Amino acid sequence: MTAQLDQVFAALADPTRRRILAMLLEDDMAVTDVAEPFEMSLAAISKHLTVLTASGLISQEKRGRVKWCKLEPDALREASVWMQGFGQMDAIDLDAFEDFLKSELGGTSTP
Amino acid sequence: MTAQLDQVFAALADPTRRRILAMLLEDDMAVTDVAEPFEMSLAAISKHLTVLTASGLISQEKRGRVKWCKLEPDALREASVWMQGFGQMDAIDLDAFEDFLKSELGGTSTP
DNA sequence: ATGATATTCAACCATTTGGTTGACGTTTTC
DNA sequence: GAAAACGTCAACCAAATGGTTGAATATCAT
Repeated sequence: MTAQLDQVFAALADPTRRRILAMLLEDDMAVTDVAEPFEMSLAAISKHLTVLTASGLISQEKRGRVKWCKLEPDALREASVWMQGFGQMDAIDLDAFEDFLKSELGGTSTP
Repeated sequence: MTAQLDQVFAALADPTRRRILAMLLEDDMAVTDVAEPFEMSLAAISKHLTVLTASGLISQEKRGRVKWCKLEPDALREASVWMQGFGQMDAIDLDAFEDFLKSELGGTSTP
């Protein structure tokens, strides 16, 4: 419970890991490809991926000799929910939400 | 910029600090009072408060001999915005938002 | 079988983190 | 002015973090 939050926030606290998450947002990637744009060893990236996996923010699946990394955005939910406890309703970008909501509320939600 | 995000997420990664934030959500508090429910030294809490202040999540103001700690929920905004980049639109608790939005869209937003 | 590719493991290192204790500077109260 | 309350500072410590290199493992291609 609280330990999961610890891990998620700790994982997000590192800029390299956030950058990795941003990359995975576009597509699933192999470890080597994740490492490519960074100026650090493959082993270092491998460790970062371990941290991300432990936090639940990504998952890894080995197919053949390549291990695929996949974003798991659901893991952010817990963190988001925690943040919502802080009256940061208004901390959320309402402009961005407006669009989303107009389509959402007029959409598939309730008949 | 990215360093600020680092600090906010790192600050949130510690359960003691999250508990402190939750306490401050209810009311501003003096350092001694913040420390009271914890089973650790005042100095340790003082350090946690320094971390929280550096991250911008709280502010501290000394009046007389007592230093008041105040929640600064705006500091969460940057973190929230970052999270929004992750298509976690749907990671946000929509039930909670529905209520909020119904009043918001029918409210003061655009004439 | 050989060799190249993909990834991790192990040992190591420097720095940061979270905690302790005891002394110290301020402000208030008696 | 002396004593008490509020909070930080300094020195220390153990453990965790983020990185390195070199060897090891597993898979694929020739």
